[in-house]
Amino acid sequence: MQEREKKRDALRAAGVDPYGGRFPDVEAAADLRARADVCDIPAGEKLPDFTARIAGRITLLRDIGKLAFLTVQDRTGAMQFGLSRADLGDAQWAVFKQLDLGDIIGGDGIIGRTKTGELTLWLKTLTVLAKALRPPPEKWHGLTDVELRYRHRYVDLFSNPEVREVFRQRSAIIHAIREHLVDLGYLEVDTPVLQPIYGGAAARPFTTHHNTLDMDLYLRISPELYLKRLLVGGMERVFEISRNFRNEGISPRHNPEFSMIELYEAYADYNVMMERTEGMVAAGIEALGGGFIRPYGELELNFAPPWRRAKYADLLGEHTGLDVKDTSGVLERAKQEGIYQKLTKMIGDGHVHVRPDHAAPGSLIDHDVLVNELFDMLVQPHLIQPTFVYDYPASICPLTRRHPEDPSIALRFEAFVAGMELGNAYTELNDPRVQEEKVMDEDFVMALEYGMPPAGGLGVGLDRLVMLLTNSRSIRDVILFPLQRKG
RNA sequence: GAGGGCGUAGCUCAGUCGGCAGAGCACCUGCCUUUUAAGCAGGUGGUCCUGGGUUCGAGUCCCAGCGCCCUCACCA
Repeated sequence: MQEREKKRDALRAAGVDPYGGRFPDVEAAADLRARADVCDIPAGEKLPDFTARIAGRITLLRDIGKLAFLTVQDRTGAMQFGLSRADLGDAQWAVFKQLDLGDIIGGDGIIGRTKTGELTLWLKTLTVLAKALRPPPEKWHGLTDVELRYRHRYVDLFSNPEVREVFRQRSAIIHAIREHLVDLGYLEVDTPVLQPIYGGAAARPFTTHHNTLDMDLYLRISPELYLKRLLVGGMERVFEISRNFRNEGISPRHNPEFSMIELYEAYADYNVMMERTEGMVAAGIEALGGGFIRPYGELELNFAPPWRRAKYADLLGEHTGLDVKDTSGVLERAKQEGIYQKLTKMIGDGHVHVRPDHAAPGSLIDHDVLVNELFDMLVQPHLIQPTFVYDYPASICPLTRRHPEDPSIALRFEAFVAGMELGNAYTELNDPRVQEEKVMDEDFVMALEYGMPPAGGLGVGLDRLVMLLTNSRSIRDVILFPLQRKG
Protein backbone atom coordinates (compact mmCIF):
# COMPACT_ATOMS: atom_id res chain seq x y z
CA MET A 1 0.00 0.00 0.00
CA GLN A 2 2.87 2.36 0.81
CA GLU A 3 4.32 1.79 -2.66
CA ARG A 4 1.03 2.70 -4.26
CA GLU A 5 0.71 5.85 -2.18
CA LYS A 6 4.18 6.86 -3.35
CA LYS A 7 3.09 6.39 -6.94
CA ARG A 8 -0.02 8.44 -6.30
CA ASP A 9 2.16 11.23 -4.94
CA ALA A 10 4.48 10.92 -7.92
CA LEU A 11 1.51 11.37 -10.26
CA ARG A 12 0.41 14.48 -8.36
CA ALA A 13 3.96 15.83 -8.47
CA ALA A 14 3.88 15.40 -12.25
CA GLY A 15 0.63 17.37 -12.42
CA VAL A 16 -1.55 14.31 -13.02
CA ASP A 17 -4.75 13.94 -10.98
CA PRO A 18 -4.73 10.34 -9.71
CA TYR A 19 -8.51 10.55 -9.28
CA GLY A 20 -9.66 11.90 -12.61
CA GLY A 21 -13.14 13.22 -13.17
CA ARG A 22 -15.65 12.99 -15.96
CA PHE A 23 -14.52 10.82 -18.85
CA PRO A 24 -17.23 11.16 -21.50
CA ASP A 25 -18.07 9.05 -24.54
CA VAL A 26 -16.49 5.83 -23.35
CA GLU A 27 -17.20 2.89 -25.56
CA ALA A 28 -18.00 -0.52 -24.09
CA ALA A 29 -15.29 -3.08 -24.74
CA ALA A 30 -17.82 -5.47 -26.24
CA ASP A 31 -19.13 -2.78 -28.61
CA LEU A 32 -15.64 -1.93 -29.74
CA ARG A 33 -14.93 -5.60 -30.31
CA ALA A 34 -18.04 -5.89 -32.45
CA ARG A 35 -17.06 -2.77 -34.40
CA ALA A 36 -13.59 -4.19 -35.00
CA ASP A 37 -14.80 -7.64 -36.00
CA VAL A 38 -16.38 -6.34 -39.20
CA CYS A 39 -13.08 -4.72 -40.26
CA ASP A 40 -10.98 -7.83 -40.74
CA ILE A 41 -7.79 -6.37 -39.32
CA PRO A 42 -4.78 -8.53 -40.20
CA ALA A 43 -2.50 -9.67 -37.38
CA GLY A 44 0.32 -7.23 -36.73
CA GLU A 45 -1.54 -4.31 -38.35
CA LYS A 46 -2.82 -1.03 -36.92
CA LEU A 47 -5.59 1.07 -38.48
CA PRO A 48 -4.62 4.73 -38.00
CA ASP A 49 -8.16 5.94 -38.75
CA PHE A 50 -9.92 3.56 -36.39
CA THR A 51 -9.95 5.46 -33.10
CA ALA A 52 -11.60 4.46 -29.84
CA ARG A 53 -11.87 5.36 -26.18
CA ILE A 54 -12.10 2.69 -23.49
CA ALA A 55 -12.07 2.86 -19.69
CA GLY A 56 -11.82 0.24 -16.99
CA ARG A 57 -9.78 -1.51 -14.36
CA ILE A 58 -6.30 -2.89 -15.09
CA THR A 59 -6.35 -6.67 -14.63
CA LEU A 60 -3.07 -7.54 -16.33
CA LEU A 61 0.07 -5.50 -16.85
CA ARG A 62 3.08 -6.61 -18.85
CA ASP A 63 5.95 -4.23 -19.18
CA ILE A 64 8.56 -5.49 -21.64
CA GLY A 65 10.86 -2.51 -21.75
CA LYS A 66 9.90 0.22 -24.14
CA LEU A 67 6.65 -1.53 -24.92
CA ALA A 68 3.84 -2.64 -22.61
CA PHE A 69 0.52 -4.41 -22.72
CA LEU A 70 -2.31 -3.83 -20.26
CA THR A 71 -5.61 -5.62 -20.03
CA VAL A 72 -8.45 -3.38 -18.99
CA GLN A 73 -11.78 -4.73 -17.87
CA ASP A 74 -15.12 -2.96 -18.09
CA ARG A 75 -18.68 -4.17 -17.44
CA THR A 76 -18.84 -5.85 -20.85
CA GLY A 77 -15.48 -7.57 -20.99
CA ALA A 78 -11.79 -6.97 -21.44
CA MET A 79 -9.70 -5.01 -23.92
CA GLN A 80 -5.96 -5.00 -24.37
CA PHE A 81 -4.14 -1.68 -24.39
CA GLY A 82 -0.82 -1.48 -26.22
CA LEU A 83 1.65 1.18 -25.07
CA SER A 84 4.76 2.11 -26.97
CA ARG A 85 7.23 4.46 -25.35
CA ALA A 86 8.07 5.95 -28.73
CA ASP A 87 4.42 6.67 -29.57
CA LEU A 88 3.33 7.86 -26.14
CA GLY A 89 6.22 10.19 -25.39
CA ASP A 90 8.27 10.35 -22.22
CA ALA A 91 5.72 12.26 -20.16
CA GLN A 92 2.92 9.75 -20.72
CA TRP A 93 5.32 6.86 -20.34
CA ALA A 94 6.24 8.23 -16.93
CA VAL A 95 2.54 8.21 -16.06
CA PHE A 96 2.29 4.58 -17.17
CA LYS A 97 5.23 3.72 -14.92
CA GLN A 98 3.16 4.78 -11.90
CA LEU A 99 0.31 2.37 -12.72
CA ASP A 100 -0.51 -0.86 -10.91
CA LEU A 101 -2.92 -3.73 -11.22
CA GLY A 102 -6.33 -2.59 -10.07
CA ASP A 103 -6.00 1.03 -11.14
CA ILE A 104 -8.85 2.47 -13.19
CA ILE A 105 -7.70 4.18 -16.35
CA GLY A 106 -9.01 5.50 -19.63
CA GLY A 107 -7.29 5.18 -22.96
CA ASP A 108 -7.60 6.87 -26.35
CA GLY A 109 -5.92 5.37 -29.34
CA ILE A 110 -6.16 3.41 -32.53
CA ILE A 111 -7.19 -0.16 -33.09
CA GLY A 112 -4.95 -2.91 -34.31
CA ARG A 113 -4.08 -6.53 -33.85
CA THR A 114 -0.89 -7.97 -32.42
CA LYS A 115 1.19 -10.67 -34.08
CA THR A 116 -0.92 -13.27 -32.36
CA GLY A 117 -4.10 -11.58 -33.54
CA GLU A 118 -5.25 -10.06 -30.26
CA LEU A 119 -7.36 -6.95 -30.68
CA THR A 120 -5.43 -4.07 -29.14
CA LEU A 121 -6.06 -0.39 -28.52
CA TRP A 122 -2.71 1.30 -29.22
CA LEU A 123 -2.77 4.30 -26.92
CA LYS A 124 -2.17 7.89 -27.93
CA THR A 125 -3.32 9.20 -24.55
CA LEU A 126 -3.51 7.58 -21.14
CA THR A 127 -5.79 9.03 -18.45
CA VAL A 128 -5.61 8.03 -14.80
CA LEU A 129 -9.15 7.83 -13.42
CA ALA A 130 -8.61 6.20 -10.02
CA LYS A 131 -5.40 5.05 -8.37
CA ALA A 132 -6.02 1.87 -6.37
CA LEU A 133 -4.19 1.87 -3.06
CA ARG A 134 -4.89 -1.79 -2.36
CA PRO A 135 -3.80 -4.58 -4.71
CA PRO A 136 -6.45 -6.83 -6.26
CA PRO A 137 -6.53 -10.55 -5.39
CA GLU A 138 -4.36 -13.01 -7.24
CA LYS A 139 -5.00 -13.00 -10.96
CA TRP A 140 -5.36 -16.74 -11.42
CA HIS A 141 -7.44 -17.92 -8.48
CA GLY A 142 -9.22 -14.64 -7.79
CA LEU A 143 -10.86 -14.25 -4.39
CA THR A 144 -12.12 -17.63 -3.20
CA ASP A 145 -12.37 -17.26 0.59
CA VAL A 146 -16.16 -17.19 0.95
CA GLU A 147 -16.08 -15.02 4.04
CA LEU A 148 -14.00 -12.36 2.29
CA ARG A 149 -16.16 -12.67 -0.83
CA TYR A 150 -19.31 -11.79 1.14
CA ARG A 151 -17.73 -9.21 3.41
CA HIS A 152 -15.98 -7.42 0.56
CA ARG A 153 -18.34 -8.21 -2.27
CA TYR A 154 -16.92 -5.37 -4.39
CA VAL A 155 -13.64 -7.27 -4.62
CA ASP A 156 -15.48 -10.48 -5.41
CA LEU A 157 -17.35 -8.70 -8.20
CA PHE A 158 -14.42 -7.10 -9.96
CA SER A 159 -12.16 -10.12 -9.64
CA ASN A 160 -14.61 -12.94 -10.39
CA PRO A 161 -16.47 -12.49 -13.70
CA GLU A 162 -18.82 -15.41 -13.02
CA VAL A 163 -20.09 -13.60 -9.92
CA ARG A 164 -20.85 -10.50 -11.96
CA GLU A 165 -22.68 -12.74 -14.42
CA VAL A 166 -24.92 -14.22 -11.72
CA PHE A 167 -26.03 -10.76 -10.65
CA ARG A 168 -26.53 -9.64 -14.23
CA GLN A 169 -28.78 -12.68 -14.65
CA ARG A 170 -30.60 -11.88 -11.43
CA SER A 171 -31.37 -8.43 -12.81
CA ALA A 172 -32.53 -9.89 -16.12
CA ILE A 173 -34.83 -12.41 -14.45
CA ILE A 174 -36.51 -9.83 -12.23
CA HIS A 175 -36.85 -7.37 -15.08
CA ALA A 176 -38.48 -10.04 -17.26
CA ILE A 177 -40.91 -11.05 -14.52
CA ARG A 178 -41.88 -7.43 -14.00
CA GLU A 179 -42.54 -6.94 -17.70
CA HIS A 180 -44.48 -10.21 -17.88
CA LEU A 181 -46.87 -9.14 -15.12
CA VAL A 182 -47.27 -5.61 -16.44
CA ASP A 183 -48.19 -7.14 -19.80
CA LEU A 184 -50.91 -9.10 -18.01
CA GLY A 185 -52.42 -5.86 -16.70
CA TYR A 186 -50.80 -5.94 -13.27
CA LEU A 187 -49.89 -2.78 -11.37
CA GLU A 188 -46.63 -2.71 -9.45
CA VAL A 189 -47.10 -1.21 -5.99
CA ASP A 190 -45.15 -0.42 -2.84
CA THR A 191 -46.63 -1.11 0.57
CA PRO A 192 -45.21 -0.44 4.04
CA VAL A 193 -42.04 -2.10 5.19
CA LEU A 194 -42.56 -0.60 8.65
CA GLN A 195 -45.76 -2.11 9.99
CA PRO A 196 -47.48 -1.52 13.34
CA ILE A 197 -49.03 -4.98 13.11
CA TYR A 198 -47.23 -7.72 11.24
CA GLY A 199 -48.90 -10.60 9.45
CA GLY A 200 -49.23 -12.64 6.31
CA ALA A 201 -46.86 -15.39 7.38
CA ALA A 202 -45.82 -17.34 10.45
CA ALA A 203 -42.42 -15.95 11.36
CA ARG A 204 -40.83 -13.90 14.06
CA PRO A 205 -40.33 -10.28 13.06
CA PHE A 206 -37.56 -7.76 13.59
CA THR A 207 -38.79 -4.96 15.83
CA THR A 208 -37.89 -1.30 15.70
CA HIS A 209 -39.14 1.98 17.08
CA HIS A 210 -40.25 5.33 15.72
CA ASN A 211 -38.99 8.03 18.06
CA THR A 212 -41.28 10.94 17.23
CA LEU A 213 -44.43 8.85 17.29
CA ASP A 214 -43.04 6.79 20.18
CA MET A 215 -44.38 3.69 18.46
CA ASP A 216 -43.03 0.16 18.16
CA LEU A 217 -42.92 -1.07 14.60
CA TYR A 218 -42.11 -4.31 12.84
CA LEU A 219 -40.19 -4.87 9.65
CA ARG A 220 -42.60 -6.72 7.44
CA ILE A 221 -42.52 -10.48 7.26
CA SER A 222 -44.89 -10.26 4.26
CA PRO A 223 -46.79 -7.58 2.32
CA GLU A 224 -49.88 -9.78 2.08
CA LEU A 225 -52.36 -7.91 4.26
CA TYR A 226 -51.65 -4.61 2.50
CA LEU A 227 -51.90 -6.07 -1.00
CA LYS A 228 -55.30 -7.53 -0.18
CA ARG A 229 -56.47 -4.12 0.98
CA LEU A 230 -55.60 -2.96 -2.52
CA LEU A 231 -57.94 -5.60 -3.95
CA VAL A 232 -60.67 -4.08 -1.79
CA GLY A 233 -59.68 -0.71 -3.21
CA GLY A 234 -60.34 -1.91 -6.74
CA MET A 235 -56.77 -2.53 -7.83
CA GLU A 236 -57.68 -5.86 -9.27
CA ARG A 237 -54.24 -7.03 -10.31
CA VAL A 238 -51.32 -5.96 -8.15
CA PHE A 239 -47.84 -7.19 -7.46
CA GLU A 240 -44.99 -6.11 -5.27
CA ILE A 241 -41.35 -7.11 -5.29
CA SER A 242 -41.03 -7.15 -1.57
CA ARG A 243 -38.00 -7.33 0.68
CA ASN A 244 -39.22 -9.36 3.64
CA PHE A 245 -37.49 -9.67 7.01
CA ARG A 246 -37.75 -12.75 9.16
CA ASN A 247 -35.98 -13.10 12.46
CA GLU A 248 -35.22 -16.78 12.03
CA GLY A 249 -32.29 -19.06 11.37
CA ILE A 250 -29.84 -18.67 8.52
CA SER A 251 -29.09 -21.46 6.07
CA PRO A 252 -28.07 -21.96 2.43
CA ARG A 253 -31.73 -21.33 1.58
CA HIS A 254 -32.59 -18.66 4.18
CA ASN A 255 -31.33 -15.11 4.58
CA PRO A 256 -32.91 -12.85 7.23
CA GLU A 257 -33.86 -10.37 4.52
CA PHE A 258 -34.97 -11.84 1.25
CA SER A 259 -36.94 -10.90 -1.83
CA MET A 260 -40.33 -12.24 -2.67
CA ILE A 261 -42.66 -11.33 -5.46
CA GLU A 262 -46.19 -11.40 -4.26
CA LEU A 263 -49.20 -10.99 -6.56
CA TYR A 264 -52.96 -10.87 -6.22
CA GLU A 265 -55.49 -11.24 -8.98
CA ALA A 266 -59.20 -10.60 -8.51
CA TYR A 267 -61.65 -13.19 -9.82
CA ALA A 268 -58.86 -15.75 -10.12
CA ASP A 269 -58.09 -18.77 -7.99
CA TYR A 270 -55.10 -20.94 -7.21
CA ASN A 271 -55.30 -22.68 -10.58
CA VAL A 272 -54.69 -19.36 -12.30
CA MET A 273 -51.80 -18.79 -9.90
CA MET A 274 -50.18 -22.02 -11.09
CA GLU A 275 -50.20 -20.57 -14.60
CA ARG A 276 -48.80 -17.30 -13.29
CA THR A 277 -45.96 -19.18 -11.60
CA GLU A 278 -45.14 -21.05 -14.78
CA GLY A 279 -45.42 -17.84 -16.78
CA MET A 280 -43.08 -15.85 -14.54
CA VAL A 281 -40.47 -18.60 -14.48
CA ALA A 282 -40.71 -18.99 -18.25
CA ALA A 283 -40.24 -15.24 -18.68
CA GLY A 284 -37.12 -15.39 -16.51
CA ILE A 285 -35.74 -18.31 -18.46
CA GLU A 286 -36.44 -16.61 -21.76
CA ALA A 287 -34.46 -13.59 -20.58
CA LEU A 288 -31.47 -15.81 -19.81
CA GLY A 289 -31.74 -18.04 -22.85
CA GLY A 290 -30.70 -21.67 -22.76
CA GLY A 291 -34.12 -23.28 -22.68
CA PHE A 292 -36.34 -24.94 -20.10
CA ILE A 293 -34.01 -27.81 -19.24
CA ARG A 294 -31.41 -26.51 -16.85
CA PRO A 295 -28.66 -27.99 -14.70
CA TYR A 296 -28.81 -27.58 -10.96
CA GLY A 297 -25.87 -29.21 -9.21
CA GLU A 298 -26.07 -32.89 -10.13
CA LEU A 299 -29.68 -32.46 -11.20
CA GLU A 300 -31.29 -31.59 -14.48
CA LEU A 301 -34.48 -29.59 -14.02
CA ASN A 302 -37.19 -29.25 -16.64
CA PHE A 303 -39.16 -26.03 -16.23
CA ALA A 304 -41.26 -26.48 -19.35
CA PRO A 305 -44.92 -25.81 -18.55
CA PRO A 306 -47.20 -27.35 -17.54
CA TRP A 307 -45.47 -28.49 -14.36
CA ARG A 308 -46.66 -31.57 -12.55
CA ARG A 309 -49.76 -30.94 -10.42
CA ALA A 310 -50.26 -33.37 -7.57
CA LYS A 311 -52.61 -33.41 -4.60
CA TYR A 312 -51.02 -33.26 -1.18
CA ALA A 313 -52.90 -36.38 -0.08
CA ASP A 314 -51.88 -38.30 -3.20
CA LEU A 315 -48.21 -37.46 -2.77
CA LEU A 316 -48.35 -38.49 0.86
CA GLY A 317 -49.78 -41.85 -0.24
CA GLU A 318 -47.24 -42.18 -3.05
CA HIS A 319 -44.21 -41.70 -0.83
CA THR A 320 -45.38 -43.09 2.52
CA GLY A 321 -48.31 -45.37 1.76
CA LEU A 322 -50.36 -43.44 4.32
CA ASP A 323 -53.93 -42.20 4.01
CA VAL A 324 -54.23 -38.55 5.15
CA LYS A 325 -57.38 -39.34 7.08
CA ASP A 326 -55.94 -42.36 8.86
CA THR A 327 -55.22 -40.70 12.18
CA SER A 328 -53.93 -43.79 13.95
CA GLY A 329 -51.76 -44.83 10.99
CA VAL A 330 -50.24 -41.35 10.81
CA LEU A 331 -49.64 -41.32 14.55
CA GLU A 332 -47.90 -44.68 14.39
CA ARG A 333 -45.66 -43.59 11.53
CA ALA A 334 -44.88 -40.30 13.26
CA LYS A 335 -43.74 -42.28 16.30
CA GLN A 336 -41.60 -44.52 14.06
CA GLU A 337 -39.89 -41.50 12.53
CA GLY A 338 -39.37 -39.86 15.91
CA ILE A 339 -41.52 -36.91 14.93
CA TYR A 340 -44.09 -37.43 17.62
CA GLN A 341 -41.47 -37.61 20.34
CA LYS A 342 -39.79 -34.45 19.05
CA LEU A 343 -43.07 -32.53 18.98
CA THR A 344 -44.27 -33.59 22.40
CA LYS A 345 -40.93 -32.49 23.82
CA MET A 346 -41.54 -29.04 22.33
CA ILE A 347 -45.03 -28.54 23.77
CA GLY A 348 -43.51 -26.93 26.83
CA ASP A 349 -41.73 -24.32 24.70
CA GLY A 350 -45.04 -23.09 23.32
CA HIS A 351 -44.03 -23.89 19.75
CA VAL A 352 -46.60 -26.63 19.40
CA HIS A 353 -50.24 -26.26 20.25
CA VAL A 354 -52.24 -29.13 21.63
CA ARG A 355 -55.55 -29.55 19.89
CA PRO A 356 -57.23 -32.68 21.14
CA ASP A 357 -60.23 -32.15 18.83
CA HIS A 358 -58.05 -32.77 15.77
CA ALA A 359 -55.84 -35.44 17.30
CA ALA A 360 -55.93 -39.21 17.15
CA PRO A 361 -57.09 -40.91 20.34
CA GLY A 362 -54.28 -40.75 22.88
CA SER A 363 -52.24 -38.29 20.80
CA LEU A 364 -51.13 -34.95 22.21
CA ILE A 365 -50.39 -33.51 18.79
CA ASP A 366 -52.81 -32.30 16.18
CA HIS A 367 -53.23 -34.80 13.38
CA ASP A 368 -52.55 -32.33 10.58
CA VAL A 369 -49.36 -31.15 12.26
CA LEU A 370 -48.09 -34.73 12.27
CA VAL A 371 -49.10 -35.16 8.64
CA ASN A 372 -47.28 -31.98 7.71
CA GLU A 373 -44.11 -33.07 9.50
CA LEU A 374 -44.23 -36.42 7.71
CA PHE A 375 -44.76 -34.63 4.42
CA ASP A 376 -41.77 -32.36 4.97
CA MET A 377 -39.55 -35.24 5.95
CA LEU A 378 -40.63 -37.98 3.57
CA VAL A 379 -42.20 -36.30 0.55
CA GLN A 380 -40.63 -32.88 0.03
CA PRO A 381 -37.06 -34.16 -0.61
CA HIS A 382 -38.42 -36.19 -3.55
CA LEU A 383 -40.01 -33.18 -5.27
CA ILE A 384 -37.12 -32.53 -7.64
CA GLN A 385 -38.82 -31.57 -10.89
CA PRO A 386 -41.07 -28.49 -10.66
CA THR A 387 -44.24 -29.64 -8.94
CA PHE A 388 -47.37 -27.93 -7.67
CA VAL A 389 -48.55 -29.62 -4.51
CA TYR A 390 -52.17 -28.62 -3.94
CA ASP A 391 -55.10 -29.05 -1.57
CA TYR A 392 -53.46 -28.85 1.83
CA PRO A 393 -54.98 -29.84 5.18
CA ALA A 394 -57.05 -26.81 6.17
CA SER A 395 -55.89 -26.56 9.77
CA ILE A 396 -52.34 -25.60 8.78
CA CYS A 397 -53.56 -22.89 6.36
CA PRO A 398 -55.61 -20.30 8.25
CA LEU A 399 -55.79 -17.62 5.53
CA THR A 400 -57.05 -19.93 2.82
CA ARG A 401 -60.48 -20.57 1.45
CA ARG A 402 -61.80 -24.05 2.17
CA HIS A 403 -62.67 -26.53 -0.50
CA PRO A 404 -66.42 -26.13 -1.20
CA GLU A 405 -67.03 -29.87 -0.90
CA ASP A 406 -64.55 -30.73 1.84
CA PRO A 407 -63.94 -28.16 4.59
CA SER A 408 -60.91 -30.11 5.83
CA ILE A 409 -59.06 -29.14 2.65
CA ALA A 410 -57.60 -25.72 1.91
CA LEU A 411 -57.35 -24.33 -1.61
CA ARG A 412 -53.64 -23.82 -1.40
CA PHE A 413 -50.62 -24.95 -3.37
CA GLU A 414 -46.91 -24.83 -2.88
CA ALA A 415 -44.45 -25.07 -5.74
CA PHE A 416 -41.40 -27.25 -5.11
CA VAL A 417 -38.25 -27.52 -7.19
CA ALA A 418 -35.11 -29.45 -6.29
CA GLY A 419 -36.70 -30.34 -2.95
CA MET A 420 -36.97 -26.65 -2.09
CA GLU A 421 -40.09 -24.54 -1.65
CA LEU A 422 -40.23 -21.96 -4.40
CA GLY A 423 -43.73 -20.54 -4.09
CA ASN A 424 -46.91 -20.57 -2.09
CA ALA A 425 -50.42 -19.67 -3.29
CA TYR A 426 -54.00 -19.59 -2.23
CA THR A 427 -57.47 -19.08 -3.36
CA GLU A 428 -57.89 -16.25 -0.91
CA LEU A 429 -60.36 -16.16 1.94
CA ASN A 430 -62.63 -13.13 1.54
CA ASP A 431 -65.25 -13.79 4.22
CA PRO A 432 -64.55 -11.21 6.94
CA ARG A 433 -66.29 -13.21 9.64
CA VAL A 434 -64.14 -16.29 9.03
CA GLN A 435 -61.00 -14.20 8.71
CA GLU A 436 -61.76 -12.29 11.88
CA GLU A 437 -61.16 -15.35 14.04
CA LYS A 438 -57.65 -15.74 12.70
CA VAL A 439 -56.19 -12.26 12.27
CA MET A 440 -55.38 -9.63 14.86
CA ASP A 441 -55.48 -6.72 12.41
CA GLU A 442 -58.85 -4.97 12.86
CA ASP A 443 -58.37 -2.62 9.95
CA PHE A 444 -57.70 -5.56 7.68
CA VAL A 445 -60.95 -7.18 8.78
CA MET A 446 -62.74 -3.87 8.22
CA ALA A 447 -61.36 -3.83 4.68
CA LEU A 448 -62.81 -7.26 4.06
CA GLU A 449 -66.15 -6.06 5.44
CA TYR A 450 -66.27 -3.58 2.58
CA GLY A 451 -65.96 -6.54 0.24
CA MET A 452 -62.83 -8.08 -1.29
CA PRO A 453 -63.33 -9.76 -4.63
CA PRO A 454 -62.55 -13.46 -4.69
CA ALA A 455 -58.93 -13.70 -5.75
CA GLY A 456 -55.90 -15.83 -6.24
CA GLY A 457 -52.73 -14.84 -4.39
CA LEU A 458 -49.18 -16.03 -4.95
CA GLY A 459 -45.75 -15.51 -3.47
CA VAL A 460 -42.55 -16.65 -5.18
CA GLY A 461 -39.16 -16.51 -3.51
CA LEU A 462 -37.07 -14.53 -5.95
CA ASP A 463 -33.72 -15.39 -4.42
CA ARG A 464 -34.53 -19.07 -4.64
CA LEU A 465 -35.75 -18.72 -8.20
CA VAL A 466 -32.50 -16.99 -9.12
CA MET A 467 -30.58 -19.80 -7.36
CA LEU A 468 -32.36 -22.40 -9.46
CA LEU A 469 -31.93 -20.59 -12.76
CA THR A 470 -28.27 -19.65 -12.19
CA ASN A 471 -27.24 -23.00 -10.69
CA SER A 472 -26.26 -21.42 -7.36
CA ARG A 473 -25.99 -23.63 -4.28
CA SER A 474 -26.44 -20.96 -1.64
CA ILE A 475 -28.86 -18.06 -1.31
CA ARG A 476 -25.80 -16.00 -0.34
CA ASP A 477 -24.51 -16.41 -3.87
CA VAL A 478 -27.52 -14.56 -5.28
CA ILE A 479 -27.77 -11.84 -2.59
CA LEU A 480 -25.14 -9.14 -3.04
CA PHE A 481 -24.58 -8.45 0.64
CA PRO A 482 -25.80 -11.40 2.70
CA LEU A 483 -25.96 -10.82 6.44
CA GLN A 484 -22.69 -11.60 8.24
CA ARG A 485 -21.87 -11.41 11.90
CA LYS A 486 -19.86 -8.36 12.87
CA GLY A 487 -16.27 -9.22 11.91
C1' G B 1 -29.32 -23.64 20.14
C1' A B 2 -26.29 -28.79 19.08
C1' G B 3 -22.49 -31.39 16.25
C1' G B 4 -18.47 -31.42 12.50
C1' G B 5 -14.72 -28.78 9.46
C1' C B 6 -11.69 -24.50 8.60
C1' G B 7 -8.68 -19.84 10.17
C1' U B 8 -0.51 -19.14 8.24
C1' A B 9 2.26 -12.85 3.78
C1' G B 10 -2.26 -8.29 0.08
C1' C B 11 -4.33 -13.11 -2.61
C1' U B 12 -4.10 -18.78 -3.37
C1' C B 13 -1.98 -22.31 -0.32
C1' A B 14 2.20 -25.82 1.94
C1' G B 15 4.23 -26.39 6.84
C1' U B 16 6.58 -33.78 8.62
C1' C B 17 7.58 -36.07 15.30
C1' G B 18 6.93 -29.75 19.15
C1' G B 19 13.09 -27.39 17.14
C1' C B 20 15.53 -20.78 12.48
C1' A B 21 8.24 -18.88 9.16
C1' G B 22 7.77 -21.28 3.45
C1' A B 23 6.08 -21.41 -2.11
C1' G B 24 3.39 -19.24 -6.30
C1' C B 25 1.02 -14.73 -7.57
C1' A B 26 1.30 -9.53 -6.21
C1' C B 27 5.00 -5.67 -4.73
C1' C B 28 10.33 -3.28 -5.12
C1' U B 29 15.31 -2.87 -8.17
C1' G B 30 17.60 -4.06 -12.93
C1' C B 31 17.15 -5.98 -18.31
C1' C B 32 13.92 -6.56 -22.55
C1' U B 33 9.43 -3.01 -28.87
C1' U B 34 4.36 -7.89 -29.90
C1' U B 35 3.20 -9.93 -24.36
C1' U B 36 -1.07 -14.04 -23.46
C1' A B 37 -0.85 -16.99 -15.91
C1' A B 38 5.18 -13.11 -20.47
C1' G B 39 10.54 -14.15 -19.21
C1' C B 40 15.46 -13.69 -16.60
C1' A B 41 18.40 -11.93 -12.13
C1' G B 42 18.16 -9.91 -7.26
C1' G B 43 15.07 -8.16 -3.12
C1' U B 44 10.97 -6.51 0.51
C1' G B 45 6.88 -8.40 3.06
C1' G B 46 4.15 -12.29 9.08
C1' U B 47 -0.70 -10.17 15.53
C1' C B 48 0.62 -18.13 12.19
C1' C B 49 -7.75 -15.56 14.23
C1' U B 50 -7.68 -13.86 19.83
C1' G B 51 -6.51 -14.95 25.04
C1' G B 52 -4.69 -18.34 28.48
C1' G B 53 -1.97 -23.09 29.61
C1' U B 54 1.80 -27.26 29.09
C1' U B 55 7.05 -27.15 27.64
C1' C B 56 13.96 -25.49 27.71
C1' G B 57 11.13 -24.37 23.19
C1' A B 58 4.21 -23.96 20.40
C1' G B 59 1.93 -22.35 13.62
C1' U B 60 1.97 -27.51 15.61
C1' C B 61 -0.30 -30.09 21.94
C1' C B 62 -4.39 -28.58 25.82
C1' C B 63 -8.46 -25.01 27.49
C1' A B 64 -11.64 -20.85 26.49
C1' G B 65 -13.38 -17.31 23.02
C1' C B 66 -14.25 -14.99 17.97
C1' G B 67 -15.35 -15.52 12.67
C1' C B 68 -16.69 -18.44 8.33
C1' C B 69 -18.65 -23.03 5.93
C1' C B 70 -21.66 -27.58 6.38
C1' U B 71 -25.42 -30.69 8.92
C1' C B 72 -29.40 -30.69 12.36
C1' A B 73 -32.92 -27.71 15.11
C1' C B 74 -35.89 -23.19 14.62
C1' C B 75 -38.45 -21.31 10.35
C1' A B 76 -41.41 -21.19 4.92
